[in-house]
Amino acid sequence: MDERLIFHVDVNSAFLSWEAVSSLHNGGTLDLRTVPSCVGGDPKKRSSIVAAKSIPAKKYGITTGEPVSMAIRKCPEIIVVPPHFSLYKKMSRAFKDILREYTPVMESFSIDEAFMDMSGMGLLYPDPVALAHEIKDRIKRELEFTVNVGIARNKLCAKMASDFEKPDKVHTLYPEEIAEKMWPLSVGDLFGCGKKTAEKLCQIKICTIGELARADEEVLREHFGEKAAEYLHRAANGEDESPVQSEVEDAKSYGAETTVEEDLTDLESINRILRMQADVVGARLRANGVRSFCITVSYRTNDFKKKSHGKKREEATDVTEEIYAEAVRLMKEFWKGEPVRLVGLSASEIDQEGFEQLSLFEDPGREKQKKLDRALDEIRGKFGNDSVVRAGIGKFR
DNA sequence: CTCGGCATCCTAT
DNA sequence: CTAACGATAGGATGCCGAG
Repeated sequence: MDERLIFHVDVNSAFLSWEAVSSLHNGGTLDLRTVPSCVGGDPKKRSSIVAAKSIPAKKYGITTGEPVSMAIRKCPEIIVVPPHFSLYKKMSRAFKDILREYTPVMESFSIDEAFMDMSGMGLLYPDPVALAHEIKDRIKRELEFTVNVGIARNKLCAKMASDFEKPDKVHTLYPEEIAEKMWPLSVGDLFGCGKKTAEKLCQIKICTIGELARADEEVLREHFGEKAAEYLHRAANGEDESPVQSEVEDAKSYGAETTVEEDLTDLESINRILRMQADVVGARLRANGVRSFCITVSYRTNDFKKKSHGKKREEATDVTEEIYAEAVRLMKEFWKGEPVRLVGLSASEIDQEGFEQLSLFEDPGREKQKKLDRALDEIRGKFGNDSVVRAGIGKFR
């Protein structure tokens, strides 16, 4: 039996929904989801962006990732609430705990998204759509926020399906529905086709996913290279064999970047940032029992160009001091003296050897801790570091 | 020619 | 008036030099 059944579950406006639930629980009377609102940082800071928005806010043309100051321009009455990461962590865990009750094969794709492999459960759950409704409604009943569920024969189509109409909906995207439901969409709606690729495709008159599905693979190869061409063509046809992976994979790099409020113009200031970043990165390496063979520093100039400079090491390290020393050295030989708005440090070429075996039968809580770290990384990945937390304009709590 | 090292680009949440 | 804009990670690609 090779036919799979995959669900993708996506929390609607996750951070904002979670703030709304929390606020109501804390005695608030206004449901943030019913008014123009967003989660974001201090609008006076240049690095403050919209992390999540309500549906009414969307009607004002406010988009995720745009500066909070711009959102206020579009809608002066908008309520901006600061993010609360620990809250999101709790909500995310409760959400995924429910999903795990329905299948052991659940992949945590991000803080607010998960894949479920429901293959071969026809005896237990004969009707996938009814089951998806049950899961969705149970989350709404018990956790008080809504989700979308996408149902398909693979992860790609399940993910595409969950992105159809929102909120609080169940959609299917079975093979026989691909032409009708997916092909009319513009190429930019295809998972994996970002802004640049969509623009290039449009230029060569491939504007819809359907046109991409029937495009000449040779032409695609010329424009996008072998891998991207194959991916795009297969994806447009709804083809994807990637498995739902319930284990958390080991990270391939650990990094930190900081956007500063005022441009940095001297090496001492830049080094102060690197010092803090080396601390964080080193701690994370040690917490995961791994070492890095390659330290890379980077910086962003005022024209928004980012440059990076790294070097392979003779020996892997997890020592803060060594990481810092290496970073300072690299930055010194690399920085040309331009004003800098962002500084980054990353550790890659991760060496897993040495400590891994011990942990297998030593510390049973280790795997849990790792998962927690990954969850934290996901949160950071979605909305920056805690500098933004402190920047809140404090309408709530 | 292939491979490793390095820098940059693109995409995702 | 416009443009304004984060943090983190993974993968692909192109270039260059060594063997």
